[in-house]
Amino acid sequence: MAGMKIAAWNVNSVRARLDRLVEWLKNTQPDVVCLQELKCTDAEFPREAVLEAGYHAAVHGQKTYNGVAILARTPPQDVVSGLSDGVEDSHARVIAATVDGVRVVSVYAPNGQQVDSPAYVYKLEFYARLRRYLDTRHKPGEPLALCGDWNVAPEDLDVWDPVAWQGQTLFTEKEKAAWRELCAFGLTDTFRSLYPAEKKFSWWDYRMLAFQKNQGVRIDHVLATGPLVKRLTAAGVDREARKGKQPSDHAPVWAEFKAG
Amino acid sequence: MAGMKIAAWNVNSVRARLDRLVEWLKNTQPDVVCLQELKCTDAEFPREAVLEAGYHAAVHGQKTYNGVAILARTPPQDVVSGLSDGVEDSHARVIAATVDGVRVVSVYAPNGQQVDSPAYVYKLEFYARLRRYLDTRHKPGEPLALCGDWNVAPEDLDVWDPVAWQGQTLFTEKEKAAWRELCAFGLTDTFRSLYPAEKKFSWWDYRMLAFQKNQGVRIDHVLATGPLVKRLTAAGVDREARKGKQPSDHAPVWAEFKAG
DNA sequence: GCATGTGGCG
DNA sequence: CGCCACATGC
Repeated sequence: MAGMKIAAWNVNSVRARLDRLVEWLKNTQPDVVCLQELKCTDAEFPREAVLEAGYHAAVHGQKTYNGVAILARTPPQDVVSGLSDGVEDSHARVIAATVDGVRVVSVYAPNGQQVDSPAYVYKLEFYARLRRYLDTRHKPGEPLALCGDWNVAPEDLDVWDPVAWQGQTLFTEKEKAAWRELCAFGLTDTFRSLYPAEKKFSWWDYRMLAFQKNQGVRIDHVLATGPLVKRLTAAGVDREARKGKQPSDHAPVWAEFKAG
Repeated sequence: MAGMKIAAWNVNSVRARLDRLVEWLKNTQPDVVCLQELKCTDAEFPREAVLEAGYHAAVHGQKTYNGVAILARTPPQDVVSGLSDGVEDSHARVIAATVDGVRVVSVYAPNGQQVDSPAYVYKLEFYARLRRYLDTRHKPGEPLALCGDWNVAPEDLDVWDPVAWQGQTLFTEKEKAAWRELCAFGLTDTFRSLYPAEKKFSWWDYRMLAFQKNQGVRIDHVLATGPLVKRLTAAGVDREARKGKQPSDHAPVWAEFKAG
C-alpha cells in the first residue's frame, strides 16, 4: 500500500449535495471516501460527476433512506454489499471493497431513534451483526478500515455537554458497549488514538444554531486494524465542509496512513 | 412625471425566486415593478432584500396561491388591495398604488383552467369586475397603468401556433372578448401598439422544452391610458430572465414612458 | 432544519 | 417542470 488518506462523510443525500461533494473532492484529494446516506438508488447515483472529479464508485443505494458508497481513485475491487448474514434487512448500510490492498468498509449505523424503541434494538443488533461480519470474514492482522457514521459518541469527550446528553440516543451505555464490543475485534478509533484529549465534533443538528454554537457530537469515525494504525500519521475533522449554504449536517472525518 | 420604466413579472413564488429578482432589479433598474404569483403572505414577503435592492413594496399576499405586489424606488402611495366590490373573493389578485403621479395596478388574472369550468367562469367575471373597478374609480384621461399576468393571448400573433391553441384556455373567444371589453375602458396594449407585427412571448410551459423551442404565448401585458401612451417610447419582453437555472415560467415585460 | 416522497396545480 | 402542501425521518 502507498500512502493513503481515507475519509468518511455522511452527505445527507448525494444528489442534493453533489456540487459540494465534487468541490470537496477537488480541494481535499482523498484517496478513498466512504459516503453515507446517499438517499438514492444505484441508478440515481451521480457516477458521471464523481468520475469527472477523478473517482470510481462502488455503490449500495436505496430509495429515500440510507445508501452507502466507496469512492476511490482506482476502481474498488471485490465489492460486497450488505452484511450477507441471512438476516432479513432492506437497509443499505454496509458496502465493502478493496482499494490498493486495504479492505475498506463504508458503514451507516442505524440512528436508533428513541431508547428501547424497535429502532434502538435494531441498532444494537446491527452492531452485533457487524462484529460477526468481521469475525467471519477478516482477521485483525489484515489492513482493514471501517469508516462511516456510527451514530455513537463513544466517550464524554465526544459530546458537547455530557450532562445534557446523559441517557440520550447516540450516548447510552448500551450503545457504547456495542461500540466497544465491535472495536474489541481489533479496531482503533484513529482520531482518538492520535488525540486522546481533543474535543472535536463531526455532527451538528440543523436546528437551534447548533453548529454556530459548536454544540455537536463526534459520531463519524475511521476505525482501523493494527497494520494500518502502525502507519497512521494524521486524523481530523473537516469542519469547513459543514459551513456555508445547504451543508450536510455532518462534516467529513479522515485519517492518513503512510506507505508501508 | 419623470421618465418611467414600468415592468410586470409573474415570478412564480417570490421567495423561491428572490435571488433572481434582486439580480434582475439591479441589472434592469426599472422604476416600478408589478409582481404576480408571490405565493406568500404579507409577513413572508422578503421586504428587506427588496429594500436593500432599492425598492419599496406594496404587498397583497396570500398563502400558497396568487399574491401581487408593486415595487417602486419611492414608497407607493394610496395603496388599495383587491377590487373592493363587495364580491366574496379570497384571491389576492389586484393591488393598486400611486407612484410618481401614475396610478399603477398590479394584476394577476385567473388562469381559467378548463373551458367552461367554474374557474373559467370566475375568470370572465374577474375581467368584468375589473372593468367596473376602472369605471368606478378612474377616467381614461388619467395616467393609469395596469400591468401583470392577464392569462389571455389577445391575438393570433400572441401564441406560437394559433391552430394548436384554437379553443384552448388563454385563447378562447370569450376570454378575448373579456379582454377587449376591459381595454375598451381606454387602455392600450403598449407592446402591441409599438410593434403591431412582432411575435414575442412572455410565458413558456416548463414542460416539453417549450422555452428552448420558443413555444410560448404572450399573456403578460402593460396596459396604459392615453396620457401615458402619448409618452410611450419603448416596450419589450426580457427573455433573458427566463433562461438559466430555476427560472419563473414567465419573462418580465416592460414599457418605458418619457417625462411629460 | 433540511432532506425525502406523494399529490394538486398550472 | 417546478412550485405549493403535507407526512415522515434524523
